[in-house]
Amino acid sequence: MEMKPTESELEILQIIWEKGQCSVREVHEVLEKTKDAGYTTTLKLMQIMHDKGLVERDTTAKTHLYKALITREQAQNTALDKIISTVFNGSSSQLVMQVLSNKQASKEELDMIKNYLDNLEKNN
Amino acid sequence: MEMKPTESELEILQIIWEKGQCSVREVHEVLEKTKDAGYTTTLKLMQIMHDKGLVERDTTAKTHLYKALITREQAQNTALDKIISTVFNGSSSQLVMQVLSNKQASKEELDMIKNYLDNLEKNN
DNA sequence: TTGCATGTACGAAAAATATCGTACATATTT
DNA sequence: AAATATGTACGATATTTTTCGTACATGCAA
Repeated sequence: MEMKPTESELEILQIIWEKGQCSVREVHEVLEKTKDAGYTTTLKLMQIMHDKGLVERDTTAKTHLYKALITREQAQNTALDKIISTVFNGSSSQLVMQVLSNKQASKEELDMIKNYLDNLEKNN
Repeated sequence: MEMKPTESELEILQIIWEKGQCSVREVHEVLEKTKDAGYTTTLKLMQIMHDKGLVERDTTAKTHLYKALITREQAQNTALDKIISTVFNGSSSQLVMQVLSNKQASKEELDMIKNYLDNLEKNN
């Protein structure tokens, strides 16, 4: 199947990834802070995600508990592929430089990235 | 106003950015290769983009010519902001490393990036 | 000048997403 | 036990995005 999450579904997945497992209410409480939609909206969205196979749930207790069925890494790669092809014209290194120049990283982060690069080259 | 382009609008912008300026037919011919939709669909989409202020057009000739009103860089940053917040949990350096590890860059690209990093640090 | 080919305009339908109301079940409090 | 709080189910509606059909204008070739 392998369906790609919509924008709202990603917001929800984000929260589930964070907590590992959670109820609709927990998700909704986080969502509420930044978004203005009712509880049943979140519920319905999560039910749809279940139908699509994006999450699984434990229904033994009254309050169902949801877990993600796709990893954050998978979603990251899907999202990256999309923007690399739609706005970066296929160039991933272009993307990297754009991020580095615009999303000011701290010195520590830059060093971490440099280390990372060195290791990459060593192993090739 | 500052409206953000939809998915289809981005596909079109991509083509316009590439050519600098173009007619609906030109856009449609490129689009057709990867997508299955009629000419009037592309036309309508470009008219909507015009209404939204994403493009401007020269209507002096019979065949109108379209130009982008937002730059590729703007769209890149909007797209980056979105995925950094929805799937990378706010961490841009995480994104960079993910790209570096998964979207295999050539040695030349890696060097280019390293240089870039060095310059960044020098100027800070 | 008739008849294509190539254009635009634009309303309306279709499809995809998101939101909500209401019904109903089960805990928990008073 | 009755009232209240909390939960799921799910159809209906709203909104957004995409697609298409049809009308109509104009350039160009036969």
